[in-house]
Amino acid sequence: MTNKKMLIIDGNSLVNRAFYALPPLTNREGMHTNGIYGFLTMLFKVQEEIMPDYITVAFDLKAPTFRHKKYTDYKAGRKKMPEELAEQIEPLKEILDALGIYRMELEGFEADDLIGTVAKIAESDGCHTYIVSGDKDVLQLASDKTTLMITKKGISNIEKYDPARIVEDFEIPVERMIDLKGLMGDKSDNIPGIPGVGIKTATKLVKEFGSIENIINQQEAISNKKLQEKVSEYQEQLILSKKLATIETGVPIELLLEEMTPKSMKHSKLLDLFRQYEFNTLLDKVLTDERSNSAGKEKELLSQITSLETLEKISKQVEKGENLYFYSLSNNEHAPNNEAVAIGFMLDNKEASGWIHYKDDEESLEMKRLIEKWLTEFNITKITHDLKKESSYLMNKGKEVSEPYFDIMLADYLINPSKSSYQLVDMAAQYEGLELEEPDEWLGKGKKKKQIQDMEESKMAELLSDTVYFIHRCYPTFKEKLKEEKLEELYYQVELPLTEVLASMEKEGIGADPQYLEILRDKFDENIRKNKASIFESAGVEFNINSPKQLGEVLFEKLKLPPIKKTKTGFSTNAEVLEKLKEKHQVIPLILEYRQLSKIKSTYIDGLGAILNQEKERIYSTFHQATTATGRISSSEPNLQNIPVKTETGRQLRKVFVARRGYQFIDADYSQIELRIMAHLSNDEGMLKAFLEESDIHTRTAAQIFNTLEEDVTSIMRSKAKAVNFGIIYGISDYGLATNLNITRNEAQSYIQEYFEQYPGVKKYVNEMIQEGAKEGAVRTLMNRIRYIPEIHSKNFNQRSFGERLAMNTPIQGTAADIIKIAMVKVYKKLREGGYKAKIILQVHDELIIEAPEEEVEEVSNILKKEMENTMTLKVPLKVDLSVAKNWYDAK
DNA sequence: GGACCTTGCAA
DNA sequence: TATTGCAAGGTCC
Repeated sequence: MTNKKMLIIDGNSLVNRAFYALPPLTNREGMHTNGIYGFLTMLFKVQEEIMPDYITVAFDLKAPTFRHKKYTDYKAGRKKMPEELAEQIEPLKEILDALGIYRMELEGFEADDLIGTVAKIAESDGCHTYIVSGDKDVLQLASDKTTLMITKKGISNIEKYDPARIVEDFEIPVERMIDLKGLMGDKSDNIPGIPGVGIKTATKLVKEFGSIENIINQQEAISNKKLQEKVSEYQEQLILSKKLATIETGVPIELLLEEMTPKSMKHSKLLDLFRQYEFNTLLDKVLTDERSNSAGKEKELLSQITSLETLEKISKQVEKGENLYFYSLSNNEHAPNNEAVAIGFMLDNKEASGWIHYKDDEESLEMKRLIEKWLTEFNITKITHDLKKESSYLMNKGKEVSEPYFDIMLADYLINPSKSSYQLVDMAAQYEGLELEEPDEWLGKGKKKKQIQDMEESKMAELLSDTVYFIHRCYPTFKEKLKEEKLEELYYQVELPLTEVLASMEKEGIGADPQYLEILRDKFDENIRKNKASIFESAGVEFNINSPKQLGEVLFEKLKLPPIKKTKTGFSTNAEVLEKLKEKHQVIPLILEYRQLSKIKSTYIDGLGAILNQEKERIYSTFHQATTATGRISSSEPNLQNIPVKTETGRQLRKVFVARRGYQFIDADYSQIELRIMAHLSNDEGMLKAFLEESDIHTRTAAQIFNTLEEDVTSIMRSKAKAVNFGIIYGISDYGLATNLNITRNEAQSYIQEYFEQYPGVKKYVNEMIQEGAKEGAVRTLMNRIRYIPEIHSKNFNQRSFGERLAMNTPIQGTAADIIKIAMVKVYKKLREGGYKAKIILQVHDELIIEAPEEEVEEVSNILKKEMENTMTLKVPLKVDLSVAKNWYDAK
């Protein structure tokens, strides 16, 4: 005998229950998800309560069952499952498979029969069985060893039934439940029973006579004459009804209980599915549960090293080692204050391994110095996740990680740049179905945010051990994949060395003038105040102008302006719409002005003000190297890559960014880098010629598509041509161009047609890239950076068109990213080797800003221009425009 | 307090 | 129904 527990779930019944109990939830694609969601909620709840050793979910199949053969009208007249529910069944099965839960379905039998059979087998094996269903029909299966769990109204209440409870509720023993149902019949299954006999009469009969067979045999003894007649009349039907109501417990299937042991879940699959259906809370739950489960198991823990003596012994091994896997916890502060708090490490043989908590004593300091020596002087390969973090705290002491090194985060990014996250948690989940805890996760967010210094040592040990072991396991795979995908040059020559450059940029920050920011703040406050008053007066009502909802009501209901466009939630009030209403009401220009002012005030003046370091009068941004699908870097907290420049009002902001005393900004930007790349990649004769002759490309294009001389091109023609050029880079459509230029689709269409006639090579390039993208499922940049485009095979026109635009845009945008990254690495090295004080402080996709002491400006300018222009040899020259100024505004 | 929406800034 | 990002304020749950 065993004490094992079996959990059997009636799939159809439960999903049905969930479907009707919950409001019609859908995901973004409009697929209904309430049945699945409710089902899973119940499943997890029950699983948690029962903690079963075996688990299975049984489903009905559409095919007719043995009951239909006995009685052709079985389940006749039953309503078809609504499409909103039907579409959820297959996805639910897929999720159960990913969860590692055994599924049963068998042609010719209903879920109930499978459940009965499994329950019997489990019972004879000594298991205690729990059956979950939304349907009381299964109550007949209750026994000493089988408990029924039936959902009661809604999905959160579950009632448990054992034989005693059944007697209590129904006044009859569990064995007679089938007789009760046989007598009453069942409308939904179309089981006839005896017409007019309901629960009361049926119960009375069963209590008095027992089984249906006995009732028939002793019908003369029934006191109520009418009832007696009915029993006599319907006796054949009664026997049939009982048979139909009886759950088969001997379905001919071979079942091994062992197969129903919960399997480990397929993480990446499950993540994908839960994200697709937008089950965010369930996702978190599954992940946390998994983590606490695995926490109970025995794990490989690194041992803590607390003495310098021990570390020195290990150090001798490390020095001779080949690969050092390591990961450190740092205090999570901005780059210039970044400091390591603990580190875990391991060599290939795992012998030399351990973790250290750096404390405030002298011995800890010594140990830290020794570890830093490993990272900055030893010739072993240093392998970690997020190398920039390591560079960052070492750089604060004037040190840098010595080659060779390896960053699994960047490797993962190059192998598939489209992922939404390269955090350890997600990598571990994807590659090993494993759950790690990430320091960031432990720290929490917002008010509850903890300090890494406050982490318990046991937590540090666990976290560092898991991470180091994981890094150790996946290094060989990543190394190999980079080679297979021909990404080695890009990885080792560009991305890896770039980490140091970005760390340095983060450490330097950029000078910002708090006083000037204050002046701007006052100016904008005053202007916004006046502007607001005018809006309220003009509109005749006070409201929250920031609320698109309220603004929509005022404009389109109160003032009865014509709504041009709708959004998902109401009227659209974006600039494009307001622009079209400008003449219709005096309030519109005021609102456009308000939008501009409040955008600058909230995002830039307040935003930058909040993040500006008052003591240092500098702003420290973070640069992300593994974020964009095209290879660009991004910037956050604050984003320094979207500081206004197009309007004079916004451009004022750039006066906030100032060089140190005695220093200047050298601002270098690539001229038309993307179009030059396009010329190179497409080999279009006319376009190559345009750049080789150094002509103004937009004017040249205007002359081409408007069929006129360059000197006759008006500024309107030029700006139209400019829009077409941009459109080409983004993957043009007549609709898109029409929207952008506010012209008709036909006009846009003719511009595009003319463009392609004038630049036939470009047309050819576009087609070739789409072909290649479709054939390979991916496209590459000049440096071989790859991006997969599954969208290109979509059956959905919009999705597929999107894929086609990516196929042609990514090589261009991505190659530009490659080029400036190479330039950054080269310039950084030149500046360091030349012993210059000048530092790269900012990159804005095609622009590099260096802060240089005045005496270095000339030399550094030359270096910068030369390195940037000679990064790569294309069929057209790369041209860089330079400008030197005391602040970013004047650097134009 | 988090997720999502709308809006708008940059290349 | 134009590419890549980040971030604000509002709204809903």
